[in-house]
Amino acid sequence: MSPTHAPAGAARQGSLRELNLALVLGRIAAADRPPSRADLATATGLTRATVSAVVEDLLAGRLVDEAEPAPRAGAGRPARGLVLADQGPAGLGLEVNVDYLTVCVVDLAGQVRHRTVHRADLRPVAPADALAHLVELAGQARADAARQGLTLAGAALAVPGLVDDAGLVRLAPNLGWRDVAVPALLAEHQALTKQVPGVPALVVDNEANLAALGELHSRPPGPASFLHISGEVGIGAGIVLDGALFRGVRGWSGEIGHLPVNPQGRPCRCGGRGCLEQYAGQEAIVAAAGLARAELPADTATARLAELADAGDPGALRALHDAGTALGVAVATVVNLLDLDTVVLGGGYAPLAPWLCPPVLAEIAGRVLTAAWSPVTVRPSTLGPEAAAVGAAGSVVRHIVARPAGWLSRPS
Amino acid sequence: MSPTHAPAGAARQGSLRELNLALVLGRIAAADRPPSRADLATATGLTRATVSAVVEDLLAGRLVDEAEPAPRAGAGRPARGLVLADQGPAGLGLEVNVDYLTVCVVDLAGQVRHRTVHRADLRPVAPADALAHLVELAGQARADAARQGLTLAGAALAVPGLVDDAGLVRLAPNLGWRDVAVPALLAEHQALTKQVPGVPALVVDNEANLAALGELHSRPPGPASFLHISGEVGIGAGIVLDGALFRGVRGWSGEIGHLPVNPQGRPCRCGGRGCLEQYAGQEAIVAAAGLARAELPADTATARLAELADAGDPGALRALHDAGTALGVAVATVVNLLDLDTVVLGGGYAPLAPWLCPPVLAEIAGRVLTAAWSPVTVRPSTLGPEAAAVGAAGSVVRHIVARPAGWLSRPS
DNA sequence: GCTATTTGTTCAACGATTGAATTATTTGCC
DNA sequence: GGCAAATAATTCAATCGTTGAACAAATAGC
Repeated sequence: MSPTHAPAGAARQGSLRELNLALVLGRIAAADRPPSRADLATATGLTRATVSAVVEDLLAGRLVDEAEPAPRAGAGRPARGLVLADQGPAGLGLEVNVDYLTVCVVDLAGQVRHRTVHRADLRPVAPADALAHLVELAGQARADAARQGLTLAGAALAVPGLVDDAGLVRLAPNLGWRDVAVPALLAEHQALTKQVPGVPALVVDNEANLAALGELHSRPPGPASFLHISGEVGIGAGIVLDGALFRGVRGWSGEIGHLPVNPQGRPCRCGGRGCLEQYAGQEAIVAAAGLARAELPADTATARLAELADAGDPGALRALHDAGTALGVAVATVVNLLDLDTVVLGGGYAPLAPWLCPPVLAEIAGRVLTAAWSPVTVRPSTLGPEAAAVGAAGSVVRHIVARPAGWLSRPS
Repeated sequence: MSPTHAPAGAARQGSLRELNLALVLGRIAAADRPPSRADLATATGLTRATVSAVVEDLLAGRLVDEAEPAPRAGAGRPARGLVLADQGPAGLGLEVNVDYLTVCVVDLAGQVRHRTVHRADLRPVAPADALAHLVELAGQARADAARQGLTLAGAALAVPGLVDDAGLVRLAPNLGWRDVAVPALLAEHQALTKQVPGVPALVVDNEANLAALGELHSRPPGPASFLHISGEVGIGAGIVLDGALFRGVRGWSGEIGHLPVNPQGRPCRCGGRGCLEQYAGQEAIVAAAGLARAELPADTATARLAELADAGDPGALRALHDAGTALGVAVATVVNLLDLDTVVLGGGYAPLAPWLCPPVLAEIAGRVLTAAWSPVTVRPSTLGPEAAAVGAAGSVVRHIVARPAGWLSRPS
């Protein structure tokens, strides 16, 4: 109850307007119907006069539009609904993963306005070439966005690995990347890296983190605190606490793939023993189900597994049950530690959720002391496999919605 | 980097002053020498005029005093140093644990101004009687505080168990408490429960959480994010993230004692198997070292262990090494998950740290993927065994320092 | 066509910060 | 001892943003 909550900086007069711009815009973004100025006044506690002034700024800055077909009321002057501009700034989301490249554009309201998925095995491709291909796709996305009246304000890139503050990919084991300086490789592509005032520079982040952000901002909005597990070739987790992604001291939180599920178990290439990845990683499940990995392109492995399980194949069912149990041990650990009430299975786990959830819930019931008093929900992700790219793009527009003053005050 | 950070409420004009009061007071609290108004102006970015006005409010509210012996400078009018008032509001910290009761008083600056420890086995004592005894000690503490010119503004109680928002102790296994409604039992003691404006009502919280808060606010200040492990009869952890205690969705985070260290291992009374408590709990260590529990009062068990280990007793050394290894597995899990760079061993672990740290560090090195790039520090707590009570009292005064406007505007 | 009702805007007043000018107090130097 | 330089703190008019009340706009119901 007592977060020290050190005020970041001096509160000057302009801070008031900054705060209220964010407050009002946030309300508009969160509302499910276009609110009127009067609605906003009662919702925020501000005066109608203040709300009018703030909304005027937002309209002038093209972050908000007035919805022409006024929502009907009983009597009195009809209200004019306010909605997030659909011609305003948008975010560009990029993802490099083991077997695909994704580019997408998300507008202020969180709608996906453009999406490209390019399937290819990226492991044999040099990082620079992969990024060059991504830049090409981004160019098409930019053109498509412009056609729709959108301005790309910033971009974020999701990578299945550990990224430091400077955008250096320290290690992406399943992709075979090590110490790849993404910003340097993209330096020549001004369109991606040029610094726009009011928006963070090109953000490079872990795929699992950005997928969790995507889930957080999906409609209907997820809970304020949850664990999002991305079951790709590796297993990563994004931790959302109180509506904010928790990145850890260096940005490397969520390395759930190497939680010890069985400390004396199989050795893992990370150096530990009995890591979760050895029991619930995609390759481990596929192998346990008796499918030869060679005959299956990575992107169809989970689909094939789901098919087999659906048909009642005992090998697949057993493999999924065992994987779910291992996953459940790890999830129980996290829930014990962080007291979360929601766990989202994303990435490759989403289609397998019907078979993974029961054993995960069983382990939680047996291992979590507090589960008796309040239940833990385990559910599949609502976003598709492009969750990370959508989350990346969404993080850009969310930044603008959370701090509209920065965007409004840009020179332009 | 994009915490949605929804502004709590409307920013009215008064909010400016509230924010700046907190900003300036926070600076005064964090400074290591009494800063002048001019120092504060440059440090905060506010004008000297504003700082003067803000400081005037703080002086009038008796939260801050001018330090008479002005700190010397080169030339020019001498500055008047500002310090937290040592006659102002103070916090009362209470703790009920398995084998002691503690009461302490902490002033605005975080100094412990009163301390009482009453050793007794509380397990056979009814909760109401234990609390009655605590209230008696609190009365003495209040009198002592008054003698020193301090006003007790609020109180917090640490309990070794799970506490819900309403102060109901759902389960304190090692104390034998279940569903103890602390606020109801204390209702007649107005002095503890009366609501003071600007200060939270009597807070009841987990002992491990409050001990972590104590460590966070100790001098020199701890890091902004760390894990604090309280190794009492049970094992609890307090998780501090970005300078704030993370309590979880229901306030039950940090249940590290039941992390599975060996999923197929010894059954635990929690229902799981191979829980950390079975390998690194105080009773487990004592038993492994070959000490009969019966002949040792609980509070001397760790001291005796440290003695034996110091003397080179092979049984004690092996027991501590094994416990440290189990603890290391759990700590590695947490570090992988949250990417923390500091782990503090508190409670009964503090005196055993010389023998526990090496195996803990070894497990971290082997199991934490990112340990190679940046090291994890494991160190004993700087506070004594009363960390939880001090943290409890400190949480009260911290609340005032973080939101001085509430305290200043109380009717008085 | 009139009234009640609700929305949105206008405007004087107020509170808080700002920046410059002013006052206060000491050191250093002649 | 006296004077200039330097630093600290306060005073005051100006400015910015919010407030509250009054006012204008637009609709439903009678």
